[in-house]
Amino acid sequence: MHIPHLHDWAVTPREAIALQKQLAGQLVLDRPLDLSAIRHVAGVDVSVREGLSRAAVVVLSFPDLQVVETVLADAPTPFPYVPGLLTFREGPVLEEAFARLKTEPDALIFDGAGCAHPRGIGVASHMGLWLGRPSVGCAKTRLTGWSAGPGPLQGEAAALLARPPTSAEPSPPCIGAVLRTRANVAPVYVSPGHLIDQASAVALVSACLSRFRLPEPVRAAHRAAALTAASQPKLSGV
DNA sequence: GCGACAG
DNA sequence: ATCTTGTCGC
Repeated sequence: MHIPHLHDWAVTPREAIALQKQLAGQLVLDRPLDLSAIRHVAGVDVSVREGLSRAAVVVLSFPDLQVVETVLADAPTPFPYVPGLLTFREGPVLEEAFARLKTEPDALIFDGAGCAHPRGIGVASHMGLWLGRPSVGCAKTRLTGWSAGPGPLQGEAAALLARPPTSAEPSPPCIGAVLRTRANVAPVYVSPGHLIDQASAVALVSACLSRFRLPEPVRAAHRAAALTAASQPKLSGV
């Protein structure tokens, strides 16, 4: 798919933070997404091993969730892991993977945060901006925010607030949802990335669940990105 | 100063 | 994320 160059990835941590503050203002987080119009959903993930990053974007048909396209991209890991700056570690290789994608997914689900981020722009939001497509963040653990925790039943959800409630601020801004994708199993942290609102983000992730904790698109991407001995790229080709 | 901290 | 054996449960 075509990808406009929004900015340079090779920046210092302080420049990265300045970029995030600037880009956060461009996010559209109040737009409902009509799931009945969705034909393809992509799962996105990156694995890292010994300085090599492998990105995977797997497109599934929707709502039947069958894999229709898988693209991979390898590149040296350019940035250390710094909480809040994950996009600058995964962005370059993700951009390359998306450039190889032929199918135009109607929505993207990332293994990471959307707007539930210290500056409101996690990897799902940031890449959603680069790609100009509806995106959702589905993280396995919390980066920021507070929640009372969802009930134990499958499908239960609780609001993820920017900060814990206080007497001075009874209802802090809602930045996402903590969703119980399987009964009595650790919940996932869902937050809209770009061009989608929270309700639609939760609805999309919910519609992509099968019998596992993570939505199918993310599971497929996670497996595709896995850096195992058998999937190491050959160093010499002819 | 101390604790928290996506992948 | 990755390093790692066995083990509990459907």
